[in-house]
Amino acid sequence: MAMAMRTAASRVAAAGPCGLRGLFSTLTSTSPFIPPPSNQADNNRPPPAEPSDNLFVSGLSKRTTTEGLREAFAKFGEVVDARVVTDRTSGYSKGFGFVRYATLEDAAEGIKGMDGKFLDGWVIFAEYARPRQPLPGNNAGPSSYQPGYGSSYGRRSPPLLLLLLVHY
DNA sequence: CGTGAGCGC
Repeated sequence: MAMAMRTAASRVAAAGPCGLRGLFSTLTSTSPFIPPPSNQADNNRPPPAEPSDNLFVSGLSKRTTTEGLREAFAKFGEVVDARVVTDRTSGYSKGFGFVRYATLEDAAEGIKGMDGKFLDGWVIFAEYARPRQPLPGNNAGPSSYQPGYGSSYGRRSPPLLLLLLVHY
């Protein structure tokens, strides 16, 4: 691959202190930025979730399909399931999807490999997905374990009959 | 609205 190694152009050759101005500005560090105080109600939704084998990919193009998502993320790990969320009524993509890897390390590699990268001309964002709400189906017994944000390993997916329609 | 933040059947 073309290693676009960034040359050391960011080396600032400004070694000479501009008289007393630099020293003075260092002492009187006037912060023009408003220091954000501790916000007390914004801790309800931290953007990154806990590490999981499931990834939430956003910023997808409308042209990106499930196969494209799978093919793009399969280069960094074994993709067990990939899905681009499409609207039921229109059928078009909502612009985000989910990628489930086989292991957690594959998911981490997938994030480090695809987060901030381009896919179909759009910068995508890959992060850990939050556990989906308990899917209504065969929920036998009231002992419905809510995984929450803890380590919910041993979660077996039921046999899914997936139909892949190659439509052009 | 396929208008670009977000969490899926």
